Amino acid sequence: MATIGDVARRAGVSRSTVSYALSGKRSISSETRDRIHEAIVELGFTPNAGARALATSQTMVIGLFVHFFADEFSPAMLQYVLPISDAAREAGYDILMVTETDAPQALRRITSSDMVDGIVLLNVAHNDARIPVLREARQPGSMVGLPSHTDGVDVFDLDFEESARILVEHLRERGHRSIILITPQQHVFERGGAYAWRFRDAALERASRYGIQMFSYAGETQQPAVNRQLNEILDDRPEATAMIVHNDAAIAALPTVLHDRGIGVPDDLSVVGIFSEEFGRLFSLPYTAVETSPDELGRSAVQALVRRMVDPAAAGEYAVRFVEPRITDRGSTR
Amino acid sequence: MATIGDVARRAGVSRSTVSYALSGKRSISSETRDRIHEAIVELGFTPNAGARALATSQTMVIGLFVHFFADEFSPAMLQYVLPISDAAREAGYDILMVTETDAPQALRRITSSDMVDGIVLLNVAHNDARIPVLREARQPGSMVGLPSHTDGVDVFDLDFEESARILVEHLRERGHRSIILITPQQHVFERGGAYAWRFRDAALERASRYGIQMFSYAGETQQPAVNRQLNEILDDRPEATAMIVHNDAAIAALPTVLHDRGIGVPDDLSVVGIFSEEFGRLFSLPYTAVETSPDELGRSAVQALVRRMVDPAAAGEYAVRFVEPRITDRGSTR
DNA sequence: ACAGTGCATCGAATCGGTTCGAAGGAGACG
DNA sequence: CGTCTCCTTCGAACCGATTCGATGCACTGT
Repeated sequence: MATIGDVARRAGVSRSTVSYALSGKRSISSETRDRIHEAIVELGFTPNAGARALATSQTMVIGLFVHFFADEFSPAMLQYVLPISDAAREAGYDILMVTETDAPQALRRITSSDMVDGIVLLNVAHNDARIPVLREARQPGSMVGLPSHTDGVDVFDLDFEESARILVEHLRERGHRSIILITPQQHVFERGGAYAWRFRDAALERASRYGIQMFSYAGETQQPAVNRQLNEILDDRPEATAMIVHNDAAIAALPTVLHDRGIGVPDDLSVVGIFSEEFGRLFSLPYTAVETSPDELGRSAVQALVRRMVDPAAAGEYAVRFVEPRITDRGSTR
Repeated sequence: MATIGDVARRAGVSRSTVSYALSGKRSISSETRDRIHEAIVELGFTPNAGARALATSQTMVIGLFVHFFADEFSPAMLQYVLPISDAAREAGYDILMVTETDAPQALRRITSSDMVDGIVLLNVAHNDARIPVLREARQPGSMVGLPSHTDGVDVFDLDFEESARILVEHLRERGHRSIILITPQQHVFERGGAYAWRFRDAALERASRYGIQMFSYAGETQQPAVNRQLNEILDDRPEATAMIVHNDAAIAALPTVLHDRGIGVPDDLSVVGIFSEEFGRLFSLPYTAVETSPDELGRSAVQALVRRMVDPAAAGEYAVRFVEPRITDRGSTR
């Protein structure tokens, strides 16, 4: 493979001249620049990434850490990964995607060997074991999901409290006094997925403030348990006139279950949820819902990260930014 | 950050000694080895990836090229990505994931800058524009999906012809003489997704051999068009007693559509499909189907690639390997 | 004619590893 | 006792880029 030395020889200049012609960091006469570019084309020269990384201490790669839980409803994760990859590329970065189970160790390996210039953490838990490792790393980090301590990192997440309030309010306005709430599966609470309790607690608080009865259930996540559970819940609470679903697996299964029982929406039951537009389209969900905006969250995380990588010193205070929930009315309530 | 020089100084040896102690390529007395390891721990030393790549011409990174089509039913892709990532890690490699729209250019960028030791291409089309680029690259490549020319690369794919035959045969044995076939969306044919016509043509051939009527439709891919089309097809072909679905979006929507029309499976209609076990579970699909084995395909692709990367010269002939389709009977036919 | 300025280019050092050849010392052997 | 091996270890070269300081040269102003 052609090196910068080959190009230099071919163009009859020194290696440093080629480097400057490429980077534009010093002025080069137009004749030599042309000669150099010719040589580059003829030889098909591309700078070696490793050598460049060594010389500049920059890899132009972002490490993306994705946690896949076997028990989880997976299609949701991809919605974050794609926008992140796109945003990174727009800023000139490639994505090193890490899915290892032992994420803290993998994170240490990646950061301390200087394979990446920055880190994006997805699906961050309240007491996420990756965060202490990230804090000790040389590279800046950005994350989606709210951890307990947010100093030294940028955090992006949906405002789940406000989301819950919006949905409860939406049902209250329509006179509902008895509501079923389906939360994420128990496991999400246990491993510290803060969005789970942030949403649930805010919903319960709001309901009790208005004297609304709310029946909260941690949803199942794998079929056929999901369908069975939904049926049990509906048997349990015939008095409920509305349902709030904060659970991907449950809401994806809901149309079939309701249909089987002959329950019409919104005539017999009002249903609202919280999921992304894309997810809704994928599963043809006809429910009014708060938009989770994975696209915006992913892109924002990358943009914040890029800012810090470009300017490691300044770049302002670390911040937690909550994306404002927007409700999309699909007419599933009355 | 600590370098190998810092470790050497601390341990009172030369840099090369540290390197040999780490790699084990020359024998080192146990006392010095211990001293070196102590120094490494105390300083928290990790070799710099860029420097190592430069010296060894190995990055220990695999480039994974994933094509995401906006019009595609996305959850399927993730099923390939995860096993690939896992298999790579088991072999000591990390994954650089590229999702760029202009894949050939991105591929050239990645390979010619030596960012990776090898390439995995997903969702390969018949006349895939990435393949000529890959063939010129220094790095070996491995792919999932069957291209028109397979020399110089390793190819893994499901045996779609045999899959079609198995399913047609399954229905023929049960006496079906009039079958609806739903293929991938038109767009897949147009961009050269060979699996689409390989399956369809084999199914049609088999049907005509037995004098079975087969009505073939290219499926829609986005809701609500999917449901509408399924209804139209069922209206069109009341005489059909069975259905073969080779389309993720259609089969995911099918339970609801059939239910709405009061069509019972298998009493009123026999249904078979082709999808992975995981996909079926995700959408609670109660249909007998050929397993697409994304897990096996992804892992095999990585393993073949690793073999070539480890031993660039030998490693035997390039090969096309078709995974044998297995049918999972879920009782949706009679 | 001469110092001063700016442009274009070069050479050498550097980044942090790996690897080859050589060298020093201990032990085996004739 | 001299020579040969083996075991350890060292020093230097190298991988392929970037970047700093220096140099040569043309041009300006005095």
